[in-house]
Amino acid sequence: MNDTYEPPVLTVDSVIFQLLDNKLAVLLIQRTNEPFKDQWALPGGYSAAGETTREAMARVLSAKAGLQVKDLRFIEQLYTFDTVARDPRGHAVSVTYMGLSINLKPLVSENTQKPTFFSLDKLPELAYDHADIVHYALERLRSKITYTNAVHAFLPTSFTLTQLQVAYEAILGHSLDKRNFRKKIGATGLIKPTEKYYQEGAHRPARLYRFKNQTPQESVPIFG
Amino acid sequence: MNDTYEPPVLTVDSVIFQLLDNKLAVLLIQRTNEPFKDQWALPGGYSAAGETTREAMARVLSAKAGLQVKDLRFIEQLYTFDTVARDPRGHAVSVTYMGLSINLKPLVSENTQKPTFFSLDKLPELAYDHADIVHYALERLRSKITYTNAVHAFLPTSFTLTQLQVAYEAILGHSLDKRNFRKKIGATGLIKPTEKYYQEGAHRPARLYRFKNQTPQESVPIFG
DNA sequence: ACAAAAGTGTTAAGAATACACCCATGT
DNA sequence: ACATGGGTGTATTCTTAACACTTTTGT
Repeated sequence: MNDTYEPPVLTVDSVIFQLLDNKLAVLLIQRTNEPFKDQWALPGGYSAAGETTREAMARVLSAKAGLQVKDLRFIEQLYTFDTVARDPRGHAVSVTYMGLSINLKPLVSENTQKPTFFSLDKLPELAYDHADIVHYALERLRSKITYTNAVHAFLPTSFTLTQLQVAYEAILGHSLDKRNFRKKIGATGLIKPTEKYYQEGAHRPARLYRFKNQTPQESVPIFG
Repeated sequence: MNDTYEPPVLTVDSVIFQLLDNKLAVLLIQRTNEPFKDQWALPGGYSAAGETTREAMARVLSAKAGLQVKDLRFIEQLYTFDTVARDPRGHAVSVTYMGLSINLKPLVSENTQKPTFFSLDKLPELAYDHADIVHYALERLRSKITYTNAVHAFLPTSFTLTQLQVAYEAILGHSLDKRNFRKKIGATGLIKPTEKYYQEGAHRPARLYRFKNQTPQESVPIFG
């Protein structure tokens, strides 16, 4: 390495998913500056020397969306994009992350950039190559929930089997057979029944279940 | 973004695999500078502004190992590591790539850094967190060959079914049943028979096959 | 004729799919 | 009593896994 070394600009972009109204939704902010001024985009920003890209992601999420990274129940690095010229000053490299959680309430104020969760089937046009990044994240998520306990991030600590199935269906984008679903989810050993029931409406109460682990766990493949 | 922005140091590291002597082997170089002077490491180096990380990878491979990236038959980005302090000057971010090919001959000269292919079961101690990176790459490779045509990168354009099976076994690290292997590989539709045979030794000649596509293709999962 | 690798099919077990009725509750 | 979502089992098809002998060639 010589003394004239100039590193490229490094940025981070986050794809934050949660379920809203039984649909998968992604967090977007509205840009306040050029390029793509006023367009919707993933929350992202610069990563500086002396912080990890995860730390940069935390800082950016807090600044642009008023969300704390500690409220995310699953975080995973996705991919590093470096083909798009995102900054007029030249070549930029963007490390992307996927975050999953429940009950996220982005803070809309004059300090943030109109952070809003959009249902995946009603996405606005996105800045940069962010539509590609969302697509990539969705593929990863779909694949991830078929061999890990990653859905746990979308559900309360205890939940009914119907809630769990609805979560899978929202993410996978198609419906599942109730009996086969219960058979397979039981076979994974990822969840356990509790002694509690959830009563709502004029019908039989539903047994509540929990995930045995909140930390990432592998399992046998489930649900094509 | 303000004027005091300082990007972190950006590096690339490559995990280059090929089969040698029916075993999976990885390319290492011997470091000539501190830190980890004289230790074996993955070929890596700085990525500068104005080049993509792929271009940086090509430059570094050529400089340190005398290999041309156009001779790689499969390249894929793996993961971006940014937790290891690899440079005394501070925090560094490393984008890693996996490359696969056949008949790679690294150039050992005074300009390169003793580039050598090591069988995976005889790896020396590696600098930095490079053992982790190799392990990560191996997992990715094992998974990749079970649902894509990625093995094609390790084989000549036409090959026998036994050669193909030996390649799978070398990568997966365990042996496979010959009849079941042929049944499954046939079912993927990834390969097609040619009219040629390969004669070697005092036994029945083996039919030669080709991959239908050299470009990345998905298929049904094969070979646990 | 023998040695050496190529080639080929069947059976059994397990996994995936399709499918319909009874249960517990509130009104 | 009825409406609503919760809960359960079986039969069929498909997939996987285990396993051994015949074929073609060179010497």
